[in-house]
Amino acid sequence: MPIRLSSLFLRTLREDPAEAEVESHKLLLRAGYIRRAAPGVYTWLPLGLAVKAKVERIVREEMNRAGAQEVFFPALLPREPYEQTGRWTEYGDNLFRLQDRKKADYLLAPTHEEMFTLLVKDLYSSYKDLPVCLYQIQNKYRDEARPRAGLLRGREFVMKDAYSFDLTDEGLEKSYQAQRDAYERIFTRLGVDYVIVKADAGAMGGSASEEFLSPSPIGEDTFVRSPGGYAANVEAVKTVVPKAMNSDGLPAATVHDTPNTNTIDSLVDFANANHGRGHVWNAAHTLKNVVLALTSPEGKRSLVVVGIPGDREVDAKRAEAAFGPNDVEPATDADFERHPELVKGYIGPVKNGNPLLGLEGEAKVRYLLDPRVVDGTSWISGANVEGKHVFDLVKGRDFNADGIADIAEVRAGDPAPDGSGPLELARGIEIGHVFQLGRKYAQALGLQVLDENGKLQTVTMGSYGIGVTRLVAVLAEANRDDKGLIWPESVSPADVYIVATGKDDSVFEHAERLAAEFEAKGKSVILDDRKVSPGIKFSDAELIGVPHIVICGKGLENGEVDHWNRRSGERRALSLNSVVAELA
RNA sequence: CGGGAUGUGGCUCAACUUGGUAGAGCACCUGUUUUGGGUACAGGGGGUUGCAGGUUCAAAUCCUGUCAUCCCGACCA
Repeated sequence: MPIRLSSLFLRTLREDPAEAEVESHKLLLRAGYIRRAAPGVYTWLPLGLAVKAKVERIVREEMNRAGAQEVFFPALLPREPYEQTGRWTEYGDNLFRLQDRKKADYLLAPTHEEMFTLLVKDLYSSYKDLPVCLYQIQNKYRDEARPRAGLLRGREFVMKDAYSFDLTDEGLEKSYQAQRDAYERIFTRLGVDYVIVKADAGAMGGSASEEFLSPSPIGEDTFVRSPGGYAANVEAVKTVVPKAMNSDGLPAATVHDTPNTNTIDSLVDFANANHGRGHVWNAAHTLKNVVLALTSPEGKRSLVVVGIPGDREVDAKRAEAAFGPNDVEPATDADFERHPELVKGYIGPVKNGNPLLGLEGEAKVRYLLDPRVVDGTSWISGANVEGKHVFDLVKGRDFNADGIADIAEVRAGDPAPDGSGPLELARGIEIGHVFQLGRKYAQALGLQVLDENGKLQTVTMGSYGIGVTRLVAVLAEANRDDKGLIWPESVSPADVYIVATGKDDSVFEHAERLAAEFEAKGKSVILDDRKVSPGIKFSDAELIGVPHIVICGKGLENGEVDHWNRRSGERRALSLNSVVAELA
């Protein structure tokens, strides 16, 4: 049966709803695909549900093809398994928690690692059972501090989550590759533009980790790519380390008075005004020492100083990734009070020729350096005295550090780590994530199987996610014009959209007959059989965005209908007899 | 959690500065009209102005409190 607009539960809106900011969000609301039920929580209307179902079907087909098996978990889960993995507390405010009538704690699943792990543990106990890969396509719940852009970042959302279980690392590698391949097929079939970037495995404690990002100016993730094909999340970019240089013949380190130079800009200005050397000093000649406070998961606070070239800032995300699982924040006034030897604005590695920073130094504070600060490089840095800086301070000759911290910002033009050219920065929306979880959850929940030798082995896991509802938003964002949506054929709510226009009943009869013929060929049809003016019908057709529109009206006199390509805008007359064959 | 903005029929907004008892467009209902680009006309239904308190003869409007939503940031498998 065709979907008839005369009876479809649909009301298109002429104006943009005030609640929406992002184009895809506005259009999905205006075209009657979704309605907001609560912040970050959406109701799916018939058209939206049709698109969501198309996306899910493609994901399901490719998961099955990759040998994964579908299961379905409750969304409402007891506290205990999450207690065992520590996530009842780790998840913090992002977890929707509730209690039953007996005051027992429950949660709405933000993800299902624990349940997958326990399910396999429940039923399997031999290496012969492995490998196995299970998946789900379900609603997830996260109490996001700030839901964004409609479906893009909701508090209730649909994810496909898959988990692989293997005995060996090689097995995991194979399972990972199978999922990664499936992801490429899925996104290709959906017609989504994507890049695969190296990601920081970070908090989840895994090893290999890659994200699938769909490039978009409204994306929340920043990634880099090079002309030679390198791509990575900014958190994962490794700075190219320059060759160490010979310090022979470099001038000796000298302390100079540099009054009122507690910022890099003022220091550079002062150096150029008072210590000209036939070249212009700039921020890159200075070594900025940033004091950070780390807070461990147990709540222990410690300071670390990071020396980076003065023309760069610390990237908070890279710092979090580098120092995880610690929390990172700039040192506070209270921190400085506890370390009077750190003179704000004039911090440097040495004081009076002796180490100040570093575990061996006077301040006994861990000191880490940006990878660019290699032996033989010469710097202007603080002298640890108000109003004084050291010039010609040479790494390796005059100072050293406890290690490296690669947390400075990545900039457009920086070289790619693999030598494939200068990096460019871009924004993307994370639509998929694959990574090798390893044994963390299996360990925490005791998932072990017997190997050939009858010995217990902890299983190793992979985790693979796709944001299904987010994909609907990504597809809408990427496929639209100023008139409305333009769905790719793979996810369109219908294959053909028939507009019947004319006052004579015969046009509606012809349209109905056409619809039946299309459906007989396996094509789904939306039929605009409303008794409204043609302008309304055309605007709604554009708004709703089915890629193939058939106009059944005036041309009937000559036995013709028009095929209107929504994407190209092109219209061409086709004979009534050939249109079905042409489009089917 | 920090900063900003906004709450008025289903939707988009006006009236608030300068208090006088709520209005337009869209949507909806009825009739006529129109039928390849949101047709025209006439009539109609629908709002305790987020909530609570206060000031006042009188509050959408002024004051206090509160709740909610949106945006930026922080946060974020």
